[in-house]
Amino acid sequence: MDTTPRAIRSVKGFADLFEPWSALFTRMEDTARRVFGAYGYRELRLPLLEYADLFSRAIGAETDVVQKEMFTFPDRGGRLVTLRPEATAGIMRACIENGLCGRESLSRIFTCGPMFRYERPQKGRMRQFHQIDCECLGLVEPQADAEILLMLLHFLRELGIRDLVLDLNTLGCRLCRPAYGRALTAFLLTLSPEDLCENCRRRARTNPLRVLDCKEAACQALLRDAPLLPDHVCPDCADHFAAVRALLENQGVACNLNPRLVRGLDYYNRTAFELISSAIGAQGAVAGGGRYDGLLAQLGGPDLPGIGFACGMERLALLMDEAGRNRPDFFIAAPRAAGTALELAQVLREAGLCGEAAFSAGSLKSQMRQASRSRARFCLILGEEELAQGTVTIRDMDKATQHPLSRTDLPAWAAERLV
RNA sequence: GCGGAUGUAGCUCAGUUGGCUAGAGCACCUGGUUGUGGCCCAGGGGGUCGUGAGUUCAAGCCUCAUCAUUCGCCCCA
Repeated sequence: MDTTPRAIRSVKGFADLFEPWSALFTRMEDTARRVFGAYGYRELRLPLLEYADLFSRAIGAETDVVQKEMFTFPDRGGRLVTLRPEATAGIMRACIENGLCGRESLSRIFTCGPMFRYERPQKGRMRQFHQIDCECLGLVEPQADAEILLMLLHFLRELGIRDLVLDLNTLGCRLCRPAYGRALTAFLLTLSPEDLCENCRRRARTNPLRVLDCKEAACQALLRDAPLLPDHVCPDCADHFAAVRALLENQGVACNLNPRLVRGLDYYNRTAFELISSAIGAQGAVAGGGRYDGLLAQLGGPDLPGIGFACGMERLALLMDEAGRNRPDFFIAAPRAAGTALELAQVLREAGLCGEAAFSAGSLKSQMRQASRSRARFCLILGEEELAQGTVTIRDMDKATQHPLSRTDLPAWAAERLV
């Protein structure tokens, strides 16, 4: 009987993010704090776990996310809790609970961290994934829509990400969308069901709006004359949409008016947008968001409007250049003097340099190889002679020159390197 | 939830119609040379071929199952 323990593995869809991922994530978060901070956004750190009904109420009980993608389970007290599948609902809850959205106040908030959805993993889609999320509460004005989009584009520019397409649409409001839904359904009934693809036949009943963005060429041909949202929204929504477009155009933002853009979360209305990359596989939506007037009230808060977006950090990372790793200042090779190597390394670090010392047994040659691999600028050599004389040999790894140095002079040497 | 592909060394992969001790490159270790690292040379360690069963004289290769990974669909960031 084999008693060898099997190696334990990570949970499916949950990834370990080593470098370069971790470094790219840090850069994204730092950039977010700086750029969003310039627009008045404050950071909020949210819990990962919420009561399950927050999401069914906010996202919509009929959505795919709520129906089949949430990690929901009873806690030890028997209450249903959910690992958050998105951030907006939690931000709304936090603002209401802490009185941050009083009638006259305006809140601009961002957060970042892991989200959880039980989906089949593929490129650009993990079960634990990470988002940066911004929400602006309290402004109905189209300037708010334009500003948050400008901020998002600013942020991406700072990360060096270009060549994204901005899709823009209006989804109407709670007053005009039902009428549009009826018009679309009526149109779909005029088509013969056999001509639509299997997915669309189902969607025509369950979620007619979704039929609009089917990728099948045959379906798209049939839908050429379908009623479209921008032509059917109420005058208020139409004015709002026109104003947003004009503001973006004034700022030189090119966008692709996509009357078939629909979003899968029920709380969106009016402005909806997506930023899409064609360079990272099938899951090309890098950021998405829109307006959600009415959501706060629906969750028991004040009747304030809101607009926000989320961007997927893994997907952004796929578009970023890997940051070159910082080159260490030193490496200490000390084949028979690990203890001294440790001491000297501490001296150098406290003087402000970075680097490492070889502790493991190994020939000078193999430790020099390590020094070379570490890409350190200088190798400090502690061989037999140096140990006997209380010195250290400092070798410039690029120029292949070296000179001896008294150990007591190390702090001064380190200080020179800092300049 | 549905479909396709793939699991052979730490990594990237070869492995012909099943046939002796399973290979390469890179990486790693030891040594030589270089004034103590990079280049070069010599040597070396490391794989129960994802797992389990079946067919066969013989399975890395064929069959079935199972697990895992991956790319798509769906949906979303």
